[in-house]
Amino acid sequence: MPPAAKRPLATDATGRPVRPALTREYIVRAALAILDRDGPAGLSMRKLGAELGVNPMAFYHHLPNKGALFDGVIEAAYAELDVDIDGPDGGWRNILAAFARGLYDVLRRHPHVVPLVATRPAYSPAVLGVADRALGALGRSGFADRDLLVMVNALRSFTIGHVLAETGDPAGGPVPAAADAAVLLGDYPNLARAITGGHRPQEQFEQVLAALLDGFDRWPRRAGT
Amino acid sequence: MPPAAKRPLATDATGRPVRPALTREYIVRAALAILDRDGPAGLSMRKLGAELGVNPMAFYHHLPNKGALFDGVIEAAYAELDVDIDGPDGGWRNILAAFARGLYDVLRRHPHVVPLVATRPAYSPAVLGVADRALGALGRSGFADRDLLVMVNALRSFTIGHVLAETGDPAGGPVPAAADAAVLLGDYPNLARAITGGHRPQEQFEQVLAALLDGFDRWPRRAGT
DNA sequence: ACCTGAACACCGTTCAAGT
DNA sequence: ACCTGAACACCGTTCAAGT
Repeated sequence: MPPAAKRPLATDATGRPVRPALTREYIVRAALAILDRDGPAGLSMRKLGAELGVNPMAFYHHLPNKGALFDGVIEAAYAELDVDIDGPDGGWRNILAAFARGLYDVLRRHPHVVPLVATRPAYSPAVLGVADRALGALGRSGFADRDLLVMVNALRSFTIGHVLAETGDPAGGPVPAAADAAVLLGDYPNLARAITGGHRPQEQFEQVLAALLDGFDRWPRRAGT
Repeated sequence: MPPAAKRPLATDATGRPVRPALTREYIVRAALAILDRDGPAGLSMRKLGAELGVNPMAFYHHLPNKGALFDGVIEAAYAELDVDIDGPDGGWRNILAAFARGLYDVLRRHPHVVPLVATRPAYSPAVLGVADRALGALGRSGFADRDLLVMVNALRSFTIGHVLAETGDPAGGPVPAAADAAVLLGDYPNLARAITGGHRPQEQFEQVLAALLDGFDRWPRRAGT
C-alpha cells in the first residue's frame, strides 16, 4: 500500500503536534485510529511509538503485550455500540434487530477491527453491561433465558461472519487478486446466474436478519407478548 | 506453547523419514498438518522449511508468497467438504442443512484454519464446483436464484462466525486469560442466569440452523416442492 | 514510576549464485 | 528448472540503565 500522507493524530491551536500524557486510554485510541487509517500492517509497536513520539518500549508500562493492545482496541470500538434497549417499542424483535444493526454498523465503521472482535473474546464491562441489560429487557418476552442467549450469540456470529466476508482483512497478507472473473467465465452457470445484479451486502444482511427473527418467533415462550 | 514432541510428517517402511518431491501439493499438505498440530505460531516459512528438510526459499519456486500458501491450505481443508447433494431426500431444507453441517464439521476439524477461511476468499475449483452444483440442485425448490445464494451465504457466515467464537485462534497472540470468572461474579445477574448449564455449542448450532431454515421457509417461491 | 537504548530471537522476502 | 546462502528490512519483547 502507498505511504498515505500521514498527519499527526492530534495538534494544538497553532497546528503543532501535541502529545498528551501516555496512558492506556490514549495509547489504545491512537492504535484504533492507526488501524482505521493504515490497516493491520500499519499497527506495530514500533510504528505506534514513532507516531506518538515515544520509545516503543514505553507501552509496556501500560500494557503487558500486543494482545492487550488489541483487546483495548476492541473495547474502544465496542464503546461505540450504543443500542437503544428501552426505546419506544421494547418488543423482543426490535431489541434484537437494534442489537444486530448496531453491531453491523460499528463493525463496518472499523473494518480492520473485525478480525480482532471475531477471534478475541471481549470481557470488558462495556460489553458485558450491554449484554446484561439487553437480556434483562428481553426477559419480558417470555423466552427462556438460555434461548435468549442463543439468539444474541447467533446474531453476533452471523453479523461478524457477514462483515468478515464483506470487508474483513485477509489474514496473512492481501489475496492474489485472481480468479474473481473465473466465476463469470461460464464454468459455473448456476453461480453466474445467481450473482447477476451485484451483491448488495446490506440488503442481504437485512433479509437474513428478518429470516432469523422469523425463525426465533416460533420458539416456545411463556405468557408474555 | 511447549515444544510438542514433533514427529516427521512422513516415514518409509523402516520408519526413516522420507521427503517426496517438492510440489505445491506436497507443501500445502505439510502446511495444513503443521497448522493443525502447532497452530499459527508454528507455521512460518522457515519452520516449514526445517520440517521438510529444505531451504525456506525453495518454496518460492512453487508459491509466490505466504498468502498463496494460506490459500492452498484453505483449499486443502475445503477439499474435505463433501456434501451429499443428491442424497435420498433432495429437498432444499436437507441440502442446505447438509451444507451447513458439512462446513461446521470441516472447520471444527481444523480450528486453526478457521481464521483463514473466515477472511480470505476461496476461488478454487473445488469450492466453486460444490457451490454451483448445490445451487443447481436447489433450483428445483422454486426459490429465486438470488435468494438461494443469500441463503447459502447466510449459512456460511453464521457457521464461520459460530466456529470462530467456539474455537478460533485469537488474532495477535493468546488472550490474557482473565475476567472469565467476572461474568459469574454477580455483576451481571441476567448473563449469569442465562449461562448456567454450560455452552453446548453444537446444540446451539443446530438450534439456530433450524431457526434460519424456518425463516427461509417463508420466502416466496414458484410452484416447486 | 516512567521512559530509554541496546540486544535477542525471530519474521517474509530479494537477489545473486550454484547445479 | 530448481535449490541454496547471505542479506535486507522488518517484527515483539527482555533487560539493564537512566531520571
